[in-house]
Amino acid sequence: MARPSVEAERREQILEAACTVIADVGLQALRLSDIAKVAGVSSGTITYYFDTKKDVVNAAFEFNFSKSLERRQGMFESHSSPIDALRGLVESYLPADEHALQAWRVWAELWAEGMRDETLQEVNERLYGQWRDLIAEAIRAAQEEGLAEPGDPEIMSNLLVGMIDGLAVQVLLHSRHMTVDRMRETCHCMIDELIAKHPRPTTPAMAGGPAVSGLPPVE
Amino acid sequence: MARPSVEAERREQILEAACTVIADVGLQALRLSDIAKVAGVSSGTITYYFDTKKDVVNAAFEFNFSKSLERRQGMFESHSSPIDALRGLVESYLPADEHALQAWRVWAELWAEGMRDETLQEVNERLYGQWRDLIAEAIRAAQEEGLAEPGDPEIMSNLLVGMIDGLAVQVLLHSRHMTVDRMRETCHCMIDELIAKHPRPTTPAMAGGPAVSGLPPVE
Amino acid sequence: MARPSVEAERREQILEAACTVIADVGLQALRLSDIAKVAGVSSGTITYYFDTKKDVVNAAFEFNFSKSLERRQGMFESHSSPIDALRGLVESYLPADEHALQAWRVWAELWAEGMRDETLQEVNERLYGQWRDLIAEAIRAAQEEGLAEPGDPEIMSNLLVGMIDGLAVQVLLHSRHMTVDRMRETCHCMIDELIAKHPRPTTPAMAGGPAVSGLPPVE
Amino acid sequence: MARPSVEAERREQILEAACTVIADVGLQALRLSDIAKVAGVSSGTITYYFDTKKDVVNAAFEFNFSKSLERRQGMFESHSSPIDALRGLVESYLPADEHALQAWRVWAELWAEGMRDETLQEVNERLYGQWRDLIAEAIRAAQEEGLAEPGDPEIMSNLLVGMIDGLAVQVLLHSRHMTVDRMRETCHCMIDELIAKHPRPTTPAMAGGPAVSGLPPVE
DNA sequence: AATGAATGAGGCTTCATTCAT
DNA sequence: CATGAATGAAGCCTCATTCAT
Repeated sequence: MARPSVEAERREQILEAACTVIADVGLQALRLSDIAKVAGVSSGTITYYFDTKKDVVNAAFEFNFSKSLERRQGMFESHSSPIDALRGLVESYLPADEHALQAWRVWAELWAEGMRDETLQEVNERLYGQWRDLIAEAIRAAQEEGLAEPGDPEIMSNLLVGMIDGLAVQVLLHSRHMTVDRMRETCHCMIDELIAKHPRPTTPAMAGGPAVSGLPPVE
Repeated sequence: MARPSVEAERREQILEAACTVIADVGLQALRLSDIAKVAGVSSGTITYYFDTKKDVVNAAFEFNFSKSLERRQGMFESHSSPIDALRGLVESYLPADEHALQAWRVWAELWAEGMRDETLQEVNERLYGQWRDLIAEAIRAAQEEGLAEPGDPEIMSNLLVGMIDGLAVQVLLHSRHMTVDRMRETCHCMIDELIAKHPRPTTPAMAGGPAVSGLPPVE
Repeated sequence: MARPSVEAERREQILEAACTVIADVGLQALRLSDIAKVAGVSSGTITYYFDTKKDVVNAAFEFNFSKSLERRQGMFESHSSPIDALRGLVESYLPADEHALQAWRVWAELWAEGMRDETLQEVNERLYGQWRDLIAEAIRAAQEEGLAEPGDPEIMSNLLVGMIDGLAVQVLLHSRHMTVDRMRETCHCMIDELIAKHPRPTTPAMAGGPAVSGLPPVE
Repeated sequence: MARPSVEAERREQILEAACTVIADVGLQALRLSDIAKVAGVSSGTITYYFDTKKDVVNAAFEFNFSKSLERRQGMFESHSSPIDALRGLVESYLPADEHALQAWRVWAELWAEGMRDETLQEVNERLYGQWRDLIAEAIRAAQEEGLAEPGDPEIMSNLLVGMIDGLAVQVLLHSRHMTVDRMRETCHCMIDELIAKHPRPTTPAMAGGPAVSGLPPVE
């Protein structure tokens, strides 16, 4: 009496729990028994579905990011302009709500662990690449509609995505200097300055500028 | 006649070793006995100078970053123009040589650990703030000499430093997309586009652009 | 079909071993690995059933004394007179055979440890109280049959039990002055003098005395 | 420039500290460094005066008890009657003030440790014997003045001293049943009943009794 | 005579993994 | 399929002891 989907379902249940626990206590303090508890299964079940702890962790990393990407896929259609879609993408990635926070925490753990783990490097290369491409695609679409400055969309994407990652780290560390609100505005600022089409100034005095400005002061 | 500063010396010796080991095997796999071996002392000596493993690790994080900052302090004078100084700062922070790589790896470990450790968050806030200020200072100096675009130096600093961190993570993960060379050029690109003064174009066709461009293709 | 009471059985097995080892080498030198060896389980099994070493030790103390008491429960019925029952109780408590010796040694360790441990003080209060009550009950029964002198049975019990403990300590320390035989006779002497009904002397000259006497010389 | 007494003085200083710490934290948790701190010397000094920890402990036990005995020596003269002297001895041994409590605690630690240590058994045999003899001597003196019942003073001493030890243990364990006040009265009760001369009753009805009675109820 | 920096053996505890049921 | 009892390797930490000064 094989219920073929039981296995897949169980796996997902375990990986979901793994992500929760990783986000919660970190890879350092992660115990399989914690995952078991959160997943509502016995510790033996974990190793029934995954050979080693490392396997669980790696699968959880993959699971975490592919789920994040999935959520982004339909995002394009729901925006009127490609620039708005870009801003929407960025907004959805901010470590603002619990959902995004957990995903970010897991991702940050992957970064630390991935420095010495080729498998995780592969995961990063593959899934992170998709995320970067998503951004690049949005930029390219905007350029095609004449809403974005010219320039290599891939480079622009690197600039933006790199910055998002760096700022997110500071938010995750509860930096008083870099709150999530400040991060949001900083991201929009970069889109304004580097990506979105600059309205041509009419008076020479304003030509080329005024550049970066206008964020509210910290705190 | 007391041995004058055996203690301070020994502490530094241990912390140096700790950074080496953290960069090498990660916080996860860090064993005090490894640090002891690298430091050339007994394992007991470690806990003679630091109460717990956590204390060693926290002190090592602090040590790692304050040493990095120290190395940057004299960097201003050695450059002819503030923009060059800025580029020099960025260059010195690239995860290019073994020295910088180790510092980056340790720093990345702090990020992961710091998400749940207030003490490390303090370290980040304090030392990372100094690094951001260093960059902001360089930008301000360039603005005063008319070499940089106007705009809030702090925001500009956040844009640049954030991006550096984000790109560095990818380099540390051996991303095929983001090598250290690509990172360098991406950083210079951002300085060109956002910070350094744009030579005013003579022909309207070129006005405001051409923006991001010119990096060699990946791989 | 769950293994029915593996847990209870295993616990008892471990506590039995713990008592043996405590009696053998003392609390001071007690190692969990020794208990494991005697119990025939792995060291991990110990901490699987008991969170900490302290938990094992406390449970062992409780186990040791409640088992001792259990053995005494049926003792009443097997004696013709309450005074004989009392003497039987005392006899069974002498540190004479290996069984009683082990129980005494464990108990003596509890005394030392209990001076600073409230949990053990509770154990002592509860179980030691039962033992004292057992004696008081025997005295009361004897009084009711007119075989014992009048007087508060609880005080009499304190006198007797206190003395038993004090003398036992000397026996446990292998005092040449206080052997187990001497202890036995000293206990009977106290029962004779203070508890058992004194046959009324016929001649006034002997009235009330001669009291304590008649033990063989030491050694 | 030898100050010959420095050594003796230092030793005593260390032993005094050792007794304090043993009484305070127990033999189990005793660290030489604690003794050093209390004695106001370096940890090295301890092992300069004593080869091993065991040596310190054994010497401390001896020191503890011989000092207790010393304090008792002059006690005989200060009492008008030998029975009062006996009661005075008992009173001075009650674990009532801080001084006596510390001595008792150390002594109780010796009991636990002494079960497996011949050296400590010797200390017990020798010093405990002196204490028992002191009591026996007081009883003998009382008998000679016709104030005590006849009977072997040594046995009487065993009865009394044994009971004191047993009751003291309960007091040290903070038994709610056996407080120091209750212990005092129980001791006097035993002296009344077994040792002090009973006033001959005038009426036959009272002959031989009333025995043990009259203590206030517990708590 | 005294110090205290340094050692390293040893034990408790954690926890991934195994496996009988 | 799933369990959870049992294992045992491994590491942090404690602390008596040593020894250069």
